[in-house]
Amino acid sequence: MYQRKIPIDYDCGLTVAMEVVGSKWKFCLLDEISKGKKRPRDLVNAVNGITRRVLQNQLRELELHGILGKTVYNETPLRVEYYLTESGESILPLISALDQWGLGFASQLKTILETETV
Amino acid sequence: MYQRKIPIDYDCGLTVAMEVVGSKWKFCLLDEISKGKKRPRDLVNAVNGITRRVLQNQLRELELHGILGKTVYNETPLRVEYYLTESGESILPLISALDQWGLGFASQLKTILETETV
DNA sequence: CAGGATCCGTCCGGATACTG
DNA sequence: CAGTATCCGGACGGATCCTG
Repeated sequence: MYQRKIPIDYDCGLTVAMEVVGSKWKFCLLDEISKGKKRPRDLVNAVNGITRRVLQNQLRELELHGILGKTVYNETPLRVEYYLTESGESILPLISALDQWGLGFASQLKTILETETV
Repeated sequence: MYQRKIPIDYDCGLTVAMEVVGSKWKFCLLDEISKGKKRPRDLVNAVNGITRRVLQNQLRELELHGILGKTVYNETPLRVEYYLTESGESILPLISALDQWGLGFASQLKTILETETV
């Protein structure tokens, strides 16, 4: 499994938070799953640009960290659904806030990037 | 410069937010700089584990995105100070919230990781 | 369909050296 | 001290195949 070079500083909330959700995809995934249980296939379709492999990794980490839970239905074809744990639910306000902030910042970012890139 | 495989969806706040602060280090850096103008050297010392090269990259991106500004003093040795722009200031509440959440989650994460890894 | 394993190219990041 | 450029090894991620 992934081996950290540096032990986590549990006294630094930001460090802890980054360890758990510090990735480009995780906020988006949690946002999607917050709308209702989701199958991996759904998530690949819903999240713009993520691949199955990366999705798998992100889901595994989120599950390991106790943010997500999953239900496995013994059907064929196999069906698996991911849902937010209590800890997962507790991040939702942050995601919502981040989303709001992003919307407010969008126009400024757009201007900057379009100007700079030429 | 960095070339995105997929164009940014400016209508998705989360995507925008992740584009700007979606990195393991940026929240920590902004948190530090929020305490007062900081020189690169200070930041390397303050942020646990970051190297000069990576710091340089992160600072450049944050500056490009209009989150940070810098002042260059014409002295020798050269002195440069980074500070938060208005946009940068507007993220502070989110960082604070994330920090709080992380502190609350720390004990749980600690338990999980210590149990799992063996 | 979910998810793990493998192969393999790419990119990231550490080390180092150089400039202003 | 700040910042850029170069070299280079290792980690990450895409493609693919296989199993339950």
